[in-house]
Amino acid sequence: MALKKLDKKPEETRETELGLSECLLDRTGFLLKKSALRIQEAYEERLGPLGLAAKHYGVLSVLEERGSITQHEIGKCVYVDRTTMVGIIDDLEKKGLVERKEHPTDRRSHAVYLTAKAKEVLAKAHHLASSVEKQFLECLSVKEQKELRQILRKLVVAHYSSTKAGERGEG
Amino acid sequence: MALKKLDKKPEETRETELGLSECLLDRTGFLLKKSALRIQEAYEERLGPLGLAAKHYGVLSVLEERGSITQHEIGKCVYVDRTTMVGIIDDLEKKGLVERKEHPTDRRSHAVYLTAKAKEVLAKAHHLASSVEKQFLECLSVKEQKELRQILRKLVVAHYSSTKAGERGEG
DNA sequence: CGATGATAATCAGTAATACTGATTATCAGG
DNA sequence: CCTGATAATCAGTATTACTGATTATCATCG
Repeated sequence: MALKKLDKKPEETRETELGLSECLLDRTGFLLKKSALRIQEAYEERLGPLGLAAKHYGVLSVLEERGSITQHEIGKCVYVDRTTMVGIIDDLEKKGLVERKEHPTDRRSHAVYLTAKAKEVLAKAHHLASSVEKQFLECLSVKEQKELRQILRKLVVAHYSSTKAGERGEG
Repeated sequence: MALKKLDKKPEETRETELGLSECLLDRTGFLLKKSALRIQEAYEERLGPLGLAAKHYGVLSVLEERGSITQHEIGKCVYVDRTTMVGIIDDLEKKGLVERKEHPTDRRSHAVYLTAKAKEVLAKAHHLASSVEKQFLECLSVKEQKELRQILRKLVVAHYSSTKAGERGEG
């Protein structure tokens, strides 16, 4: 806490006091990254006791929504690449939450199914996820929360559709 | 592209067609993470030719804004932990963009200074950063862009002030 | 029918990132 | 001067996801 500035005049002091940088707070990139990190942390923390990481929850949710689909399809939904999906499905299989069964029409593929146990776990996980988000967003008005979701959705849809997206996975 | 669903009826088809999952698109956590990843990619891509990664740009910006401060202080501004800062400052020093000088009052600390070269590079980098953001956000109205920034700022300030924040760095 | 090119899952190796913990030098307070 | 805290650093580790190669299978075309 010793020195603050060596050669700058002590003027503007807004959030800067908190150790935040005014110019970075104007960069959507910085803001997105930091808020994404924080909410993910909250997810990990709350889903942890259930034996799930956020990535597992994402995959289970997709399976619940779309029914049994292949690993490749799941990857496209959650934007995780094929090699990473192998590990995630391995994890979930070890936990007894999914099963790889043979695909009815394509023997190269695995049809991934949720187990009964997964359905129970998912119910709890959905609940936790909602509570994480509620808590994380509680500093916003309900209107802002809705706006945020809509705007982000627009961004994500725009940036994960055309392009090379769907081939890749980085998440 | 073979199977879509094995046991779900083919009804809802909105963004799902694009391989996106309806239920995840309702999770702010998922949306934040995916949009953060995409914009960071854009940053890396555009700053790359300048020899900078996004993390370097953040540090340089803070130094420009706050004047010479210690590594620890920089870390608190950009939320990067002390051990990681060592490497970032090493990088920047190698590139001739910053110098570690002795701190006027605390010999444990290093006072980190921008070089003249850094100031030139930063001018270009700011320009590129603005263009990255403009491009990334162009699918939104100007009003939405502003709302997004304000809302995110509120989130970041809320989640990086009290708490244990400032001790940590994950970004 | 048989060859060719594409696709699904997998594995091995690699790179990037950031953490924990220990170390050294230094500070601040009694 | 002794003690506890702090700044920077380093070594080791964990996480994460990538690239590229491999194997099995599919789909097409002649």
